[in-house]
Amino acid sequence: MVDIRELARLSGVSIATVSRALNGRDNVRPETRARIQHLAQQLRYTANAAGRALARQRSDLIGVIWETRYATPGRKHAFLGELLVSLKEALDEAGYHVLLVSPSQPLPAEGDDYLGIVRKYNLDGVVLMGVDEHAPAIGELVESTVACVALDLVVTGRRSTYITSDNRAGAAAAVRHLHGLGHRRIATITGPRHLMPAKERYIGYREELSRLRLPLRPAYVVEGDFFGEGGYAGMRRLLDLPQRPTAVFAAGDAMAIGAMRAAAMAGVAVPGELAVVGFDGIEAASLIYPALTTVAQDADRFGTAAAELLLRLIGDPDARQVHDIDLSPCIVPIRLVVRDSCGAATT
Amino acid sequence: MVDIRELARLSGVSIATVSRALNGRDNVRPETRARIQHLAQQLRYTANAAGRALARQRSDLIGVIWETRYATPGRKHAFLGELLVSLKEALDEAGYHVLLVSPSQPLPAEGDDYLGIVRKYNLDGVVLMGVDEHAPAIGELVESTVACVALDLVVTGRRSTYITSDNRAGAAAAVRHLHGLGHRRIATITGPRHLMPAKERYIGYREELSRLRLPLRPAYVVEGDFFGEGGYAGMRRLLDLPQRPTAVFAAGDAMAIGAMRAAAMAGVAVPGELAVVGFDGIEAASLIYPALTTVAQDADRFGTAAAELLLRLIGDPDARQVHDIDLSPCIVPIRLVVRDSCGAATT
DNA sequence: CTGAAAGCGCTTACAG
DNA sequence: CTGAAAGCGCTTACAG
Repeated sequence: MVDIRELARLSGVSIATVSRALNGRDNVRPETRARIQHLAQQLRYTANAAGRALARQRSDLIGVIWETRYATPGRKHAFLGELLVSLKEALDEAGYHVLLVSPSQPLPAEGDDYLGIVRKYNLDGVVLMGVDEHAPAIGELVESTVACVALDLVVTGRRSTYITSDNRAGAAAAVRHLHGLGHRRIATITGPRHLMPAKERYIGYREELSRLRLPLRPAYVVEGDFFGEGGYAGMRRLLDLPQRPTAVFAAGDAMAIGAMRAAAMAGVAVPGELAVVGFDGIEAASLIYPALTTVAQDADRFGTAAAELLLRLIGDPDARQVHDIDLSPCIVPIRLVVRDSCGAATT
Repeated sequence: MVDIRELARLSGVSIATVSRALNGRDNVRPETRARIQHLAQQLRYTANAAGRALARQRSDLIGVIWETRYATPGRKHAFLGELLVSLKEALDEAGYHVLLVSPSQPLPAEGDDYLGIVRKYNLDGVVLMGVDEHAPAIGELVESTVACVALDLVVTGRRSTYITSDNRAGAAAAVRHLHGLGHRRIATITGPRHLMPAKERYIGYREELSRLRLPLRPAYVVEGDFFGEGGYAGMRRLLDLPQRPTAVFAAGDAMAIGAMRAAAMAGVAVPGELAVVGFDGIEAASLIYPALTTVAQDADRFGTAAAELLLRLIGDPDARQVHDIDLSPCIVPIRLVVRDSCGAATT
C-alpha cells in the first residue's frame, strides 16, 4: 500500500503538496494537482483514516447508537434495520461513515458511556436509535455540545434534537378513512401508554374523532402492547362488548394482525363485518389475506431526514442556534396505504 | 477531555508508563499501575482511537459491508438487520467495533473498492452481507490476506470463508414433517435458481424425497422469486394441476404466505385441504392466521457464529491455515417451527 | 520497573 | 505555488 510519502516521491513534490492537491486546496498549481491526482488514482492511494483523523481532529465518522437491549428480541428491529440502511446511505453520500456503537454490557448498565465513545473516536455526530426514554446514559450526551439526533425519542439539548414519524396525523388519517367508509363506531387498540408513538397515535385518534363530531367512548379504547398478542386480546374485549365497533384502528400492524386473527376465530368477517386499519407498514401487512390497510411509516425518508438533520447540526457553527434552524423535516410524513381490510360500514 | 499527557502528569509518571499500565503490560509496578488505573477511571480517560490505531497499525474495527443495492428495497433487510444486531453484540464483546461501509454509488459500480476501504481504516476484518455473487469488487478482497467472512455467499480465499444456514437440512426437515403427517404428494415452490440458498433448499427437498422413496415429479417443482407474488403465482399453477399436491414446501415465508393467499382465494382450505410449510421464520409467519409452520433461521446464532468465525480468522497467524481450522460453525443449524398450517393428509 | 525518543500517516500554519 | 517543520495522541523498542 502506498502512503503519502511514497506518492510524494513519485510525484516529485513534498507530502504537503500532495495533501493540499488531494484535499482540494486552491493554492496548488493546476498541472501539479493534475499530475498528483492522476498518480493517486493509478496507485489507488487513499489517505489513511487514522492519520487524517489525528491531524484534523475529526473523524468523518457518525456514531449510531443502536440500543438493542430494551426491545424484545426480534421486535422492532425490522423497521430500525431499514432505517439504518437509508441513514447510512445518506450519510455516505455526505462523506461520512457509520460506526455502530451499541453498548453490549448487561442492562444494569452503569458503564454505558456514550459521551466517552464520542471522544474516543472523535465522532462528528451521533444518532440514537432504539434508546429508551429513561436510559441514564443519554442525559450527559444531550447536554454536551455533540451533534445528536434521536429517533422516536424526545430529547432536546444544545445540539441535540429528535425526529419522528407524524404519528398524530397518521392516526387521524386512519380514522378519517374509516369515517369516509361510513363507520361511526370506531375503536382503537393503543400501544403501551408510556411510549411516545403510542401516545401520539392515541391523541391523533381522539382529535380526529372530535373533529368528526364522533363521541369518544371509553369502552372503545383498549390498551395493547404493540405485539400480536395484545392485538388479539384487545380485539377479544371489543368483540365481547354489547355494542361492537364496526371498525378498529390498531396503533401497530402486529396488533392489527392479531386483531384480525381474533375476529377470524370468532367468525367475524374482515372486511365484511369489521374494518381494520393498522400502523407501521410492516412487510406482513401486504402479505396477509385480506391485505391490511395501514398507515405506513417511510423508513427511507425517515433515515434520509435524520441524516439531513444531523448534517445541519454538524454544519451549524453556533451551538445555540439549534432552535433557529429549520426543524420541519423532524416530522416525517406518513402515508395511508389502502388495501383490503376495510369495507363500507353496513351497520 | 484528558489525554495521556495530562494523565501522566497527574500520575507523576511518563506517558510510556501510563500506556503500559493501561494496556496490561506486565512490566509495571503494581502500585504504579493501580494508581494510574484509579486516576484514569476517575478522569474517565480512554485512549484516543486514532492515535492508538496509528501507533499500533490496527484499528480494532471490523468492517461490515452491507450491500443494499442488489436487494429489492424493503426485502431481505429484516433478517440481515437482526443478524447485524447479534453480529455487532458478539464483536463488541470481543473488543471490536463495527464500521458500516456499504458503497453508496449507483450500481454500475466501478468505484467499489472494498479492499481500499480496508486499508484506509486499517480494518482488522470484514463481513460481507447482502452481497451478490457476481459483485466484481469482492474478488480482490477475497484474494487478499484480509480476514473475511461472507454471509450466505460462497467465497473462499486465503483468509476468507463463508457461513450459511443449513438450508439443505432445513428443507429436508420440512419434507419429512409433511411426510410424517401422511402427505405423499409434496410440491415445492423454489427460489430463483441462481441463488445459493434457493439451490440448497431445492436439493434438500429432492434428497429427502428420494430418501423417503417418493417420486420427484417435475410438475410439482415450480420456480418462485422469494416474494409473495412468486408464491401466489406458483400456487396457482399447482392448483391447476390435474392431480393437485396435498402439501407444499415453499422455500421462503413470503412465498408461503402468497401461496396461502392463492389457496384461500381458490377456496382451498389450509390446513384442511392443503398443508403449507415455509422457510425463514419471518415475523409475519407467526402473525398470520392460520400461523405458518416454517423452517426458521436463527439470526442470533447466525450472527454469533459469523463473529466467532471471523475472530478465529483474525487470530490465526498463518494465512494458509484457513482450511485447517474448525469450520463446523459455518453451517448454522435451523429449526422447524410447527404451527397451524399443516394438517394430516386426507387424500 | 521506568523514561526519553522515535515513529505511526497525515494536515496545516509558517516561511519563502 | 511549494517545502520544511511541528504536531495530532498514542505505542513500543531501546537504554538505563
